[in-house]
Amino acid sequence: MMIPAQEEVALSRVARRKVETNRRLLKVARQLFSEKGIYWAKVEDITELADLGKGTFYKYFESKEAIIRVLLEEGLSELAAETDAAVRRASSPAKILSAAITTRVDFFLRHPDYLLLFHQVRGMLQLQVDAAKGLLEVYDAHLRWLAKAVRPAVEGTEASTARDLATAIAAYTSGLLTYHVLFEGAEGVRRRRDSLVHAIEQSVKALIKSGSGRSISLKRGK
Amino acid sequence: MMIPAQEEVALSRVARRKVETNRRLLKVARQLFSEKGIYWAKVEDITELADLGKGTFYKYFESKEAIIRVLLEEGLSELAAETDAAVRRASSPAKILSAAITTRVDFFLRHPDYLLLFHQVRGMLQLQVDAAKGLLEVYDAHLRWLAKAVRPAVEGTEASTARDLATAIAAYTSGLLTYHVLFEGAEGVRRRRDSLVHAIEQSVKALIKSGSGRSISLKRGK
Amino acid sequence: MMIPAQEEVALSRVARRKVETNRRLLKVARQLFSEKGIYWAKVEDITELADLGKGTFYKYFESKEAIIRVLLEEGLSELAAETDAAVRRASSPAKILSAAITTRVDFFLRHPDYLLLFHQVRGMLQLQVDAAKGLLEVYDAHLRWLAKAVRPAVEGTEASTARDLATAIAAYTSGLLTYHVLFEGAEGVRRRRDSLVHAIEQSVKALIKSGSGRSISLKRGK
Amino acid sequence: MMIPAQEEVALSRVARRKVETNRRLLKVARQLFSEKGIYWAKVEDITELADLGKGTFYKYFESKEAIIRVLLEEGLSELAAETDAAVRRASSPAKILSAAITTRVDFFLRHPDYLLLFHQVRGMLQLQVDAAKGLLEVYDAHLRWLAKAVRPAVEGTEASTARDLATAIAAYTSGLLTYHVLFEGAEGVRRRRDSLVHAIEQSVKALIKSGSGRSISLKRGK
DNA sequence: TATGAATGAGTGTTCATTCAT
DNA sequence: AATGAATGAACACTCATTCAT
Repeated sequence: MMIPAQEEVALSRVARRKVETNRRLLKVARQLFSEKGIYWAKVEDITELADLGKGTFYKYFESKEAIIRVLLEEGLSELAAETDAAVRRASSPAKILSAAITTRVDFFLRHPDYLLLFHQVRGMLQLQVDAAKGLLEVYDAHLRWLAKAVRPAVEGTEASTARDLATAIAAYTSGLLTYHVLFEGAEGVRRRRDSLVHAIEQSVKALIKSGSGRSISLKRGK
Repeated sequence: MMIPAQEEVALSRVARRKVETNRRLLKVARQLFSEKGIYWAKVEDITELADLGKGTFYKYFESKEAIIRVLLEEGLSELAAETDAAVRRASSPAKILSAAITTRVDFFLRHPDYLLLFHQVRGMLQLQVDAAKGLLEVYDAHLRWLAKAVRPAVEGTEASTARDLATAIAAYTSGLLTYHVLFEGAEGVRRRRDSLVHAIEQSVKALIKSGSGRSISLKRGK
Repeated sequence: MMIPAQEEVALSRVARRKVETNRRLLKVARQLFSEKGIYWAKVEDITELADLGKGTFYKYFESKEAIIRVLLEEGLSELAAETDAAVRRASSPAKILSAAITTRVDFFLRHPDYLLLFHQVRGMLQLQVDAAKGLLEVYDAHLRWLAKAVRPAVEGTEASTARDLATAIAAYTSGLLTYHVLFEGAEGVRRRRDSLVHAIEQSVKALIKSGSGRSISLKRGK
Repeated sequence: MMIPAQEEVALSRVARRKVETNRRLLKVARQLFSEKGIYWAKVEDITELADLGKGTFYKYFESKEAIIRVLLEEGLSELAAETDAAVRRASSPAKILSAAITTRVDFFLRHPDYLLLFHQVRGMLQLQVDAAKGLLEVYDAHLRWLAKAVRPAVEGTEASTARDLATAIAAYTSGLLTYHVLFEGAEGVRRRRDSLVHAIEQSVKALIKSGSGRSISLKRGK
């Protein structure tokens, strides 16, 4: 992992400004995408809020679609990094699940904009639309990674089991949070954070137990 | 539930044609929204595929947004109707859950276009966009209804518990199916239907049990 | 050849309006392309001058490039038709050349806008630019046709000779008129019409004679 | 004609670099204008290919239009210089024509980029566009010079005759070469160089003869 | 009622030019 | 002098919607 402070110290003032501009565009785009959606947010809205000329956007991103892709990659990679750290700290297979779920919930409660962005991207991915090309692979890579990370929790089973488990974790978390944020607002959901984490954990664990006679078996923690 | 044949018999030929045109537009719109998404599908695509003049669309629906709303209402109400029938058939509180979940899964496997449409609408609902106005209430009403329908499964608890249960059923189903359809295709998911139904059931039931010490308690079936 | 009056009588009012709009767009585009050039003339300039909405343009032509192509085809085909008529009237091979040249000069003096449009298109055709695709073939077809039309004037020689002759006729006419219009204005050139026709005729005929020992030989008229 | 070596020796290193940069920009611009045309070639394409910063372009040329003007002037003056040298070498009035035509053809076969650039400029000159201002005078000066240079070939006639002759030489050469390059490629035309030179010579000389009874009369060489 | 020609505000994107470094 | 980040006016093209027929 990079140490930004040091890295940037090595850059010239101009280079630092470029990095800063890049960041500002991404930040503003994330905000606007979550306020108006990837479709209704215009490139000009982004540059205006970022206090930049419209042309500047295209110096940093090839197209509107490109910035969505970068945000998706950044978001998923940040989520993966946090999950990775938490999973490493887990002392038993069972705790791995808790760690992954908790991290995921907390990530989305901290970044409801990503919750919505990912939701919209998942919607787009199912369309026969150019914009979807390539993004599917990005998302799939994330799930493959998550499957690998939670593999110890279902040790001894086939790889496909871990993938199903990863899918369930992702689906339940995104699904439940989206519904609750929708009807209760982000703040309301934040207050119920513990109960939601608990609920998802139970649901996912039930999945493993139930699968024992089938394809998923839980490796009991100590 | 209505009996179309009888109803239409009572209508004049002109009126029957109108109903038929209305239906064709809705059907075609559903198809195109799920192929290209509500944004990328143009009104003209719809009328063209429906073999109608472009102006005709606006004789039946005030706007593109309006047809989305009608589709949402129709879809949710069909889903509710099927769920209602299944739940009525359930002989015990526990079976109510199974019935609701199974119906939901089967509904979306039969109508993957609704799965995607609802997904897109949920995304839109979070936006500060005119198009979202009003739709939230439609969706909320459906969940309120579902909460009421599954209430017997958590009898004795507060209303909010049933609502949480309904939310979980809806969220888990939509979430899991969306992810699986995304990466495995609708056909692949259809083949795994049983295992997905089972998984969601387990997940939802675990939720109730876990909640017993908290807020959700399962009314055991006989 | 069609008889517009009759043909249009058969069309509905709406259809007649469409034909009329199509014509107006072509006419206005021709004018503007010759005033500002194919690059500096904007689509909006065209629709504005045609007193139409901007979108209307795209109902009639796929793109700006498309209308250029249509104008090129129309212009070349009109030129070919006039040349054809004149050549048919020619009573001897030698007169064929005169007829072709005279028609060409008169065509461009009557339509200086085509003189410029064709000039611009020839310039574009040499570029490695998408817009050039396809247009080359249109132009080439015209020259092939012209070669065939003047073939009798160089009877007995190879086909390539006729093609060279056609090229010379086209090149000398366009070249000379363009230079003269440039420095003397269209009106000035119109006044010298006879001398220019005569000059080009002499030049082209000299070409044939000179080629006699080589590849071009003139078929003497009576 | 300047003697670069000597001239540059007198310059400081910095000044020499400036001259070199200036030349590189002109060379690259010529190449790109002939590949993509003066409109489609971007300033950034030029500086990039010249391996310079974009801003540098504007240190050397006021605008994109300005570099076109410089290229036109340079090209025409180089062409004039070569023609001048050849014409001086001509031992008779008749040979002056041959010299002028041969030089012109060879110049364009050596520099097909100038053939295209001049063609595009001639097109632009007819437009009511700011970019055309001033360029017309540059082109006109060249033709006035050419008229003077070929004057001996039509000695005794009015000045306007020489101008018409100059126009014909320029028009026939550019016209014919453009058409042939267009359909046969620069390489193909180069192979037919002799026959094209011969053809243009005959055409131009026929012009003089024919004009004798009118306005152009050929001063016979020995 | 049904139509589809017409519309024009709005979109993503481009590019010549500027200017702080 | 050289740079290249920033700019914003312009442009080609789109599409939901209207309305005369």
